[in-house]
Amino acid sequence: MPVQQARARSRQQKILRAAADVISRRGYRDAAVEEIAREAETSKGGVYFHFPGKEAILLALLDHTAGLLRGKVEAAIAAEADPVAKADAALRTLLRILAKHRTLARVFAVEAAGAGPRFNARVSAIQDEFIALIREQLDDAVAAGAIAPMDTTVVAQAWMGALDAVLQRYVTAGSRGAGRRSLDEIHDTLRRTLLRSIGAEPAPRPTDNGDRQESGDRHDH
Amino acid sequence: MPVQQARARSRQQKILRAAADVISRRGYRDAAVEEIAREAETSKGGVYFHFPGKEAILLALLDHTAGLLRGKVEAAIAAEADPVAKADAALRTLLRILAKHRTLARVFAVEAAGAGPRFNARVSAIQDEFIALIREQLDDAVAAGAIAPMDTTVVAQAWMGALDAVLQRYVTAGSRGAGRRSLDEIHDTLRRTLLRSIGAEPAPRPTDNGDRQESGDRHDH
Amino acid sequence: MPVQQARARSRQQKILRAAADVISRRGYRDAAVEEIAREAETSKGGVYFHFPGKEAILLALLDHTAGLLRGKVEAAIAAEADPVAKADAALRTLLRILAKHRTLARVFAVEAAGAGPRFNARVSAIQDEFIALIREQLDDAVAAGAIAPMDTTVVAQAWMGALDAVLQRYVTAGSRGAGRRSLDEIHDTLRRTLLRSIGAEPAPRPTDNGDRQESGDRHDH
Amino acid sequence: MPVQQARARSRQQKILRAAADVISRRGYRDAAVEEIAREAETSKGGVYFHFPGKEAILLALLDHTAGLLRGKVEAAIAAEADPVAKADAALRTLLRILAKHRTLARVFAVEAAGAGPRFNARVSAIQDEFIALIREQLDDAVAAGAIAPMDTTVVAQAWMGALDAVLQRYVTAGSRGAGRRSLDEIHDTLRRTLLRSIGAEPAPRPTDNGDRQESGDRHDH
DNA sequence: TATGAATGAGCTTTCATTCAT
DNA sequence: AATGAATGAAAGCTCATTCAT
Repeated sequence: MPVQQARARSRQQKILRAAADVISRRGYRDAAVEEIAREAETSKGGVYFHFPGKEAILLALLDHTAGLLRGKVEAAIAAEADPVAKADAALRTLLRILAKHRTLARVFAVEAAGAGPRFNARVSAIQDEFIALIREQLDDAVAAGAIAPMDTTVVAQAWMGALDAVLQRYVTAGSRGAGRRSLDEIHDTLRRTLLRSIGAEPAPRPTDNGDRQESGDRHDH
Repeated sequence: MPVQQARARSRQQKILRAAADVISRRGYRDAAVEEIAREAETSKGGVYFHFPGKEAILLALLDHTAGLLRGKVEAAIAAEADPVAKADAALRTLLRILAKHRTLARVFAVEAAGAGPRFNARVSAIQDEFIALIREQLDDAVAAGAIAPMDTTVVAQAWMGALDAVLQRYVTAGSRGAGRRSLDEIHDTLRRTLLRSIGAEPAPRPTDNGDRQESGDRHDH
Repeated sequence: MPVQQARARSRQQKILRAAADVISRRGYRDAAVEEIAREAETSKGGVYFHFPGKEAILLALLDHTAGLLRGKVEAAIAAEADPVAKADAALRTLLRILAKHRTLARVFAVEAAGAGPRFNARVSAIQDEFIALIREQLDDAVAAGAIAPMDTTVVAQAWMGALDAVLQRYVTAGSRGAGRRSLDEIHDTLRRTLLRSIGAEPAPRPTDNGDRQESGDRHDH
Repeated sequence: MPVQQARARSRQQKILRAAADVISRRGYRDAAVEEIAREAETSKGGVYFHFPGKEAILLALLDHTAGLLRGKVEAAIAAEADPVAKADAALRTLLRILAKHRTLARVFAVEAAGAGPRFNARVSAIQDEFIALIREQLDDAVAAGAIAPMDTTVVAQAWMGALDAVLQRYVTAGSRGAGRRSLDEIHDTLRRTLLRSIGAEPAPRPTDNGDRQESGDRHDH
């Protein structure tokens, strides 16, 4: 009965999407399953048919998103040849995708923190994966002699943190006030800063062969 | 009656301290007022006599801590003459104090996030103060010609984020495994990286005129 | 189409059997229709096709089982001529059959109790039938002058209760510990005691013309 | 603060009483904590302040009642000298008290059965205590040569079961119909039957120095 | 000031039942 | 006949907050 299975899968997607919305609006602890259900156009029971519990929803959301994200980042890295350019690409891709899907970014970076130690651990683990990804590029760059030796673990952490902080402020800020920067401006400053931080004189802006809309939200999956 | 007032203040301190402990242990949403009261050696009613509600406790905790921290950072900045050294000093002081008081660091950086939008705003505001502090130093350095012009707002955000991420991992990690670095090593890598990121060739390790115990926790206030 | 009807009946049997198993395992209130369906190798919808609701399953199970049981007890009674022997036979048959089908015994004697007033009434009614069966034998024995006059209603209740209690402990006990008695030993003590209780000096053990395996469970219907 | 403690204790009693009422009315699984709270003139939260959960209420009720009961039965036994009279006294006391407090009897004998395996175990354990009490008297009687040797364990089970069954029917029956017997009549038949079952020719009715009202319910504790 | 019993709104979760497929 | 996704009422439980003592 592929019809039912298809329906089930699409329902799950709908619930995940709804959960992302509600959680980013209310925060995890105030995101009632009832409201998630309403937003997904189903019922509380429906949610519990597809997920064993509230925790599982956020966990699934986390894993789902992280998987997508990692895939894209790895693809972006693979598309570059130069070690430094690879690091640069990882950074650029993270920044762009997270900025594109502000809802997810909030959930990912902010809201999950309040969901208890279990989630902190999971979020940390996921962030660690990305840190590891960055570190590998840095290690390669060191091995290739492109940059000087350094404690790449700490540096990768610092990069990830820098990206996170800048992004969070970009995402949270809304369009308030004068100092509002475009994503491109932010990206530009950030990559210059970070590349310089490892002693790699920032190359001119890479010919960017991707979409660069600052764009909206929705339809994350 | 100043005696009573003094007693009241010390009770409040006790409650704040207890709250910091309980929240860092359980997370904000699972930190029951009951447990905070017990830890502060008073009763639920006692807590509610001194604070109008649970939210107010964390808010007060945040402000109290931020005030202390800002004072120390400003003092450290004032003690340096060179613009780049000032930025360096801000960084160093933050790192050292937060590392010293791991409990507070967790509450500050991690747990508050789950306490709802109100807290996120407050934490952001506080972090913004520190970002502003860093940015001012960077601006001065630019004005003094010590470093090249740049978007100091974004760079300051990046610094703060980098510090946060590195610190959080240091604090969370426990003493697990091989890759464990001392705080000094972390500090060293981080300041090199960040100073290089603004094009300031890192000076040799500053003659450190402060305490540098990696030390324990407790008695934060 | 008698073929379809036969199929339907066998499905119903399968469901009843599954219900007996699940209820004896989980207790009535925790016996989910879902699990009964799974055990009967059908689906929730399937169960609801054959029975109007969960209550109806247990009710049908009760009636079905009681019918079988009553038939056997009546046959055993009919096979004896002497009034006291008839009473003895009723007792012996109940003990043997219930012991043989421990699953049913549990459902019958223990689990049904928690299923609400409706079930208590039904179980009581069924037990009353057996009590009536015993009482009739006692009445006949009194009429035949084999035993002295007595309040046979109360005595029959007492017999049934005694049998229930002894049986329940036999069934529940598992094979734990030293005091474990064989079913034959239990039967022997019980019939001596009960016969003596009506002033009928227990005859020597009847030549037993039936199976007496202590045996297993399953395939009750 | 003995005032508060006294209040707390009386509240607990009130809740236990209310629970007994509601459970005997609705059965365990349909006895909502909400309704118990209402009946005890408090709130759900109030109930949970005094008991850790719904289970705990019934467990406490069971233990509380069993304790009272055992005390009285033991006292009744101690008041008799003759071994057979002791067994008789145990029986008589159980019958009288349980009949007096019909509500408790229902909870004790019937409703607890549906509360899950945990309760079945507890109820069984409690019944076992009373069975042990009866058995001890029987053993003493055997040792004293007052009755012939027998499997006193099984006989005690049978006695308890007989008492249970008779009592349950008495309690459940209400005052329906013609066959309604007084408690005295029931007691008389039962003791005759049981004493005869161990070969002890029933003595004439003991001069009964206690209350024998068939009486009502309430105020059990 | 302090206590802790009490409140009650609100949460997550379960599950008998329904019904489109 | 059968499936299993969907429903929604109802339950147990938590906890910030209040208030009589």
